Amino acid sequence: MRETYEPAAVERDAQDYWHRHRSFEAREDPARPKYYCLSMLPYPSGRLHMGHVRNYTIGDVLTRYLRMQGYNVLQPMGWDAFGLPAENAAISNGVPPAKWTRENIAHMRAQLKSLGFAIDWRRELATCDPAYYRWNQWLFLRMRERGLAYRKSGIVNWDPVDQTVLANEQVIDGRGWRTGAPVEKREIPMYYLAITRYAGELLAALEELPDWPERVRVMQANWIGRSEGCDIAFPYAADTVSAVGAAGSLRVFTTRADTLFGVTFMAIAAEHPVALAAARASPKLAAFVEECRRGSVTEAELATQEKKGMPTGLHVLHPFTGQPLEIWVANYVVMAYGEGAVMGVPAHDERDFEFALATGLPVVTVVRPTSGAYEEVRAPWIAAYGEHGVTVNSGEFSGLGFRQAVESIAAALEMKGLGARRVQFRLRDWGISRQRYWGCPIPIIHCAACGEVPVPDVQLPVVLPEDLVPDGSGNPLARSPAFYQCSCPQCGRAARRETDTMDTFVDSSWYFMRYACPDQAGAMVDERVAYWLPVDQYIGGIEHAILHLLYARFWTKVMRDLELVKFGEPFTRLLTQGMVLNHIYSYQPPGGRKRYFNPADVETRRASDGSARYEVVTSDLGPLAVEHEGIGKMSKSEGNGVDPEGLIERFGADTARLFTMYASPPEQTLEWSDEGVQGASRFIRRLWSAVYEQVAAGAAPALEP
RNA sequence: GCCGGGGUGGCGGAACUGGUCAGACGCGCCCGACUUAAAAUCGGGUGGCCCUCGGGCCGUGCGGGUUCAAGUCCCGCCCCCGGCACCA
Repeated sequence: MRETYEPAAVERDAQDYWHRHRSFEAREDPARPKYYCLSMLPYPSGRLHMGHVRNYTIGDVLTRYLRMQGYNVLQPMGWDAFGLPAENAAISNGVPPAKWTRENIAHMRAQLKSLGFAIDWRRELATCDPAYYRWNQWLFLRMRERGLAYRKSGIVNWDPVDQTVLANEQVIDGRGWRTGAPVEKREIPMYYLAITRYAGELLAALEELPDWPERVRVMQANWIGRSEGCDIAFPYAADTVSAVGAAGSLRVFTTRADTLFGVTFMAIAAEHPVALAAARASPKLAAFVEECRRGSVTEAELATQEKKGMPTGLHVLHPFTGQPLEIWVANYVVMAYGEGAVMGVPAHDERDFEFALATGLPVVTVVRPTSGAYEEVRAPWIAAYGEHGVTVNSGEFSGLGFRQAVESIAAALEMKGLGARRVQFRLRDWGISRQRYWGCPIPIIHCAACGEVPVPDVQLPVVLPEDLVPDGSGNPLARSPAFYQCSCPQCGRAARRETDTMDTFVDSSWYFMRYACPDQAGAMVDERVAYWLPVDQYIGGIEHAILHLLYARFWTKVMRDLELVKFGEPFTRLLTQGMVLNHIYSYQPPGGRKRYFNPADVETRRASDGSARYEVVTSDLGPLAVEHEGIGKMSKSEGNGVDPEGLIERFGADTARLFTMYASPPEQTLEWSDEGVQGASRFIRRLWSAVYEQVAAGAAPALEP
């Protein structure tokens, strides 16, 4: 029997015991209340960081507490194993992403095990395993059968030098990360999932999630962005009819149909068909459309760029007055929202106002603007008529309040067949195609004769070859005949397999269901899912507040409608844990590049007045006085991370776990403190001393959790 | 730019739906006790400025406002963090 506390030995013994006794293996047991405690699965980046330790410790504490309360608790773990970092590692080291990923998983699994979490490791899964991702493919095909998955063109970042599609993250200041070449937009065919069909339900069901943080629900509601408005068709004038080659109308969506008589121009996106038609006739316009193609596709970039536009010389007719309105191509109009066209009402919309000012277009208003400030136009208007005002100079619709004006105008448009009231969502359909290697293959075959043909279910999974090495210039699958050469399942002739892979958010949209039945070879889910799901407590970072959580909610609703599961919301309670912070110390050599030093290497010297100096005693430059920059998120770039492995070796997992739990409430940021770690360590030591005393006195030690 | 969160002593952070006197609690610092000494521990003090030692004035990112009363409500702005649909 030991009499001094040696964390490594104690923890090894305990973990062995738990392993031998299968202490954390969860089995379906209708007699006991179940509890599904889930932490967001990690990306296998290589090493655990403190954020992981904190996340999983929170889940583990809850798991063990509820076990002791008599709940049948499931706490699983898995790996979000597809994604860009593996390709980046391949580019720099020449190692296949599969090898790199699996090695990382092995290392991180060992690190996680050393923390002694009450995880049922039998259920472990990695999203890059064909046994998992075949069901991504299977459900995709089911969605496609119902029109929930479809193909249309989408716009991506294009590196003209590497001839490759770039992720937004790979665009630095409008240039490709590897080539430095100015990024362009390019239109390519992609697969989409029709999440917008569920927009109304995704929004309404937020009300049924009282145990989600309010801010997450607000962010999701704003993201879905329901707005009530009106479709309005502006019939093409003769010039537009001849340019487009057919009669028709320019459709817009607006929430302010009441301002229809203040329209002074029409603005369309550069990718709009009318813009492309007009550009064919005008080299100047073609150049402008080309200019709009420069830069990345992110909303942040589109929203912050200077408003620019150019007239097409084409016109549409006002639906009531018949007055011609010129169509402009404008860089602030987004093709992806609404109809890719807006009616320009400078007096009632700040962006239209700025655009009109920049281009010299007229502003129809009661006040002549002189200063260029929108407030100058808006303020007297609101003062006179209130926020939404009263219609003036609007023909038969003059003198109406907002609601009444919209209703009357919409009714009149409907009579003319030129519009109707409609609900529009900001949410867009989910584009899942990625022109990348390390992801789940999209199970489609392109046949010259039959077109797009789904891979038959019996041929699933379409297995991703694991020996390719991406080099940064395009998708290696598209250069691998062994992968793309195939025969058409319908006509048997030679065909080409789709080489795009799925967005990794697909992988994480349902993994929590598969934990319930990881060994099920014949189906995506089975009756065990009905026992464990929905997840009772989900724990993860706030950075997933919108995309991951919204996609998982959508995917679950689709599975419900396919009668695969009976619930519509996957996560009953949500906890967003705070970040782990540490001090940031830097040294700025004269004329040199700023360097960061890890707080563990910094000594604090306090003067009698309480002021402090900070010093790195042993650096490669000798003793250095460093500057304290404050406290920030642990990050590689600021060199202020704490490696969990070293911490566990020195103090043991219990100290690491105790410190991360007691130093701050789970939702709040956690500030690293070596004194705090020492304190936690002392506490654990005292605890074990007491245990040893009991054992010495003849009591049996309790290792059952 | 848009959406969400935040900004309070040297530091982490309290303060219910506007209501005693902002700064609980903790850390740090200062003074004292114990000690040969130090650490540990215990007791006291600790927002800033001024002071005739009674107290006075200022103070919750900045500038306005509402109110008998504002950290809290309203208007405008600044800064930091997360997200903005191809990072995960």
